[in-house]
Formats: sequence, C-alpha cells, structure tokens
Amino acid sequence: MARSTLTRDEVLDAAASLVKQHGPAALTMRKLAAELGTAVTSIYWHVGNRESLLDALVQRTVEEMGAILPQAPTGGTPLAGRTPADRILSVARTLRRELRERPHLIAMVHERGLTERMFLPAQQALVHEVHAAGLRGARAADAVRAIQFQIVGFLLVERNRERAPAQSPAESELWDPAAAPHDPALARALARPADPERLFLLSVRALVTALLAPPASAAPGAGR
Amino acid sequence: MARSTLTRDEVLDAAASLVKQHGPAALTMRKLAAELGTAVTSIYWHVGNRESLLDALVQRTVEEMGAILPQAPTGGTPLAGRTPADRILSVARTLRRELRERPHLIAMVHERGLTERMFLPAQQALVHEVHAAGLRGARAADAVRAIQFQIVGFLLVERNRERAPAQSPAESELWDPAAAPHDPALARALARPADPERLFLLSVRALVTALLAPPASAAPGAGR
DNA sequence: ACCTGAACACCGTTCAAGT
DNA sequence: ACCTGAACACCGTTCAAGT
Repeated sequence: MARSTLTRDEVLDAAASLVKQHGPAALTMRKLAAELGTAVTSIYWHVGNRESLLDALVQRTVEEMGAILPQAPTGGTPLAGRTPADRILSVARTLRRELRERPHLIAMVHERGLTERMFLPAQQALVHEVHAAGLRGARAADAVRAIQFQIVGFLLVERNRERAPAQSPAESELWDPAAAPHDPALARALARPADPERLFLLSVRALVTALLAPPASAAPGAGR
Repeated sequence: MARSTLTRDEVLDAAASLVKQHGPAALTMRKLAAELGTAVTSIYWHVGNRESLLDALVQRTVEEMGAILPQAPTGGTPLAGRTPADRILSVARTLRRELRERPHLIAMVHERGLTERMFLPAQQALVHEVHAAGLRGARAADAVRAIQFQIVGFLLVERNRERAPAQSPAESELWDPAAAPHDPALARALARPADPERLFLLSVRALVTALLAPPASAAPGAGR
C-alpha cells in the first residue's frame, strides 16, 4: 500500500469503506490510519477531524442519492406510468429501493437531519406530476409536500422497525383474539407482521388519491 | 449528597437527568459517578454497563409515552371529536405535542428502533376509531397501520428537519420563480418554509378521508 | 451484597518538529 | 505543503481486594 502522497479523496474512500462494512462506530482515526498506511495525524491535515470526515461522507451520499432521479424541471416525462398518480408511485418505489442499499450511510444522513435535503430532486419530480394532474399554486405545493413527507416518513418508520429488537409485548400478543372479541379478523390481521411494501403502496395511493381529487364543496370531517 | 446505599433507580434518575440536559453524549460513566458521589465501578454493579443503562432509560421513556393515551380496548370514547376522523386527528395531535417535550430521550428511542413500540397504545385507540367508522377485518387493519405509519413517519421527518443544518441549495433557492416559470404561485409556495402543524393535519386528514371512504367500485389510478 | 482503586486497552486531538 | 511521533486528556470495562 505504499503511495507517493495521501489524498483527501483516498481518505474519504477508505472511511466510506469502513463505514459501509461495519458502521460508523467502526470508523476510528487509528484504524483508518492503519488502513491507509499513514500516521494518524496525517488524516487530520486532510479532513480536519473525525466529525468533519463524517460530514463529508454524508455530503457525498446525499449527492449520490440525488442523482438517481433524472432531473425534469423543464418538462419531459422521465417516469414510468400512465397517470400522474402512477408516476408518483414510481418515484416512491425507486426511492425506497435505492435507500435500502446503503443502510449505514443513510442512517448517518438521517442523524444529521439531511434526509429532506436528499429528497429535493424527488420533490422536483413530484412537482411535475402534481402539475400534470391539474393542481396549481399553493394547493399543488401542499400536495407535493404532503406526499414527500409521507414517502420520507414511511421510509424512516421502516428503518426504525428493522432495527427494532424483540418487542414486548409484540403486536401478535397485543392482538390475540381475546383483546378484540368483536372483530377477530381485525385482531388476526394486526397480529400478523405488516407487509411494508404493500402498506407503502397502499398508503401512498390513498394519500395521492385524496390530494389529487377535485376539491369537494365541503370536505367531510373538516371540523375547523 | 451522602447516602447510605446506592440504588439502581438513583442511577437511572441521575443518568436521565444528564441526558435530558445535555444529550446522551454527555452521559459518561465517570461524570455519572461524580454526580452520584460514588466510585465509577459501583455503577457497573447496578446497571451492568453503559449500553444497558441507556437501554433502561429508553425503556422508561417508552412506558411514560405509552401512558399518555388512555387505554380503550374494551370500549368507551376517550377522545375529543364528533366523528372518528376528528378523533383520529386528536390522537395525532396529542402524540405530536408530547413527543416534542422530550427530544433527547425520544431520539434515543428512535435510534433503538422502538418508536413503533412506543405507539402501540395509540394503535389501540386507532383501532377503536376505525372500527367506529365502520371498517372491519383486514381492511380495518390496513387502515390502522397506514395511519399509524403516517403519524409516526411525519414526526420522524419533522425531527429530521429540525436538526438539519443550513441547507444548500435551500428550498427557497431551488424554487425561485425562474425554476418554474409556468406556475410562479407554486414556486413561491415551495420557497416559503413549510408550516409543519398545518401540513401534518392536512396530510392526516387526507389519508384518513381516503381510507375511511366507502370502497369505490374501481379505485382510480389502481394500475395493477 | 455492595463498594473501591488500580490497571488495561482503547479513544480524538494538539503540537512541535521534521522534510 | 505535507507528514511524523510523542504526549494529553479523556473513554468504558475488568478485576482482585475490601467490608
């Protein structure tokens, strides 16, 4: 591993590799130096300190994820699906898939509060589709944000569930038939583990349907 | 601070106090020992190690948060609002408020993947309301889970945004009028910061409306 | 049953010194 | 401009020894 001179990019690459394999806790300045075959202190010259090294990794990840959705601010129809609602679902599915391939780095993006920033390109695609569905102005903006929050939120919940240890009480105990004698089918359904993919599509579809629907003369349940 | 004998609960109280004030990073075994006036190693006798100490704090928080919603598995109408939809919104609002008062501890709950566990009592309330709205069986279960995921997800997104550093590009730059010349009102709306409370209610209302609506003969946009 | 100090194996970071 | 080793001030944890 002899090398003429150390580069900031080499430091970032090695750090990313450590994080991808074993998570951020495994990223130690000393381990990293060993990996690079340099003195610990050389790293400081290139990246400042551990915290800004992690920041740089996160920054990189945000840019990579932003690039997966083709930019379409000036028109065009970059996504599959016949209706705007279908294409919104397609955006949602793409994001879901990509995120699941970089769990550690995405977790770090979350921890730094940059999840939303990472989704700005997706937001542009959503604007396009909501517009195509006929929404305009502030109402379109609300719809875009509601959909974006829902997609991102669902993914955050899902990540949360995956890292959950054994739960007590589990849903399966909580919802044994005795707990809901009046609707055993409901109890049985809640005792089964959720199917996230199905629930994801079902939820996004429901929200999109309501948001893209023509405004009712009086919205039901709009108490205030 | 002289004390006859150290208690596991005293350790937890002191630890919780440190975390509440300065976050989990400030919880050092040595600082904690100093706070308690004991040797560092005494703490190990009572709580095992740092990791299980943090686990215990999280466990406590989950129980506290679970207690804020009255249990209503056997009937009764514990929540304000005239319609089931209104009462679901009331659940959502309550959870949102309570979570915002314990930021550090809630963050630790998130990191351990226990957010969903924390919301099981709320799930029971949602079951009650969805049932009151006439949904049954698997369809009711899907609705409950979709609503639960949305509420939890929104809160996770919101937390994410709050911790976000200065963003580049900010939404306000991304959506300057030049970016969307065909709908300047939309661009202006997206350039303004989102109002989370409003968006939260709007989103939950939209989703609930769609989920509680009588099943359409053919759902629009249900492409597969 | 509970508490203690000493010791171990780690950390991130600073700094004066080298080339 | 870049790299180095030594040193500092921390960590969490173990363990033999005390009462």
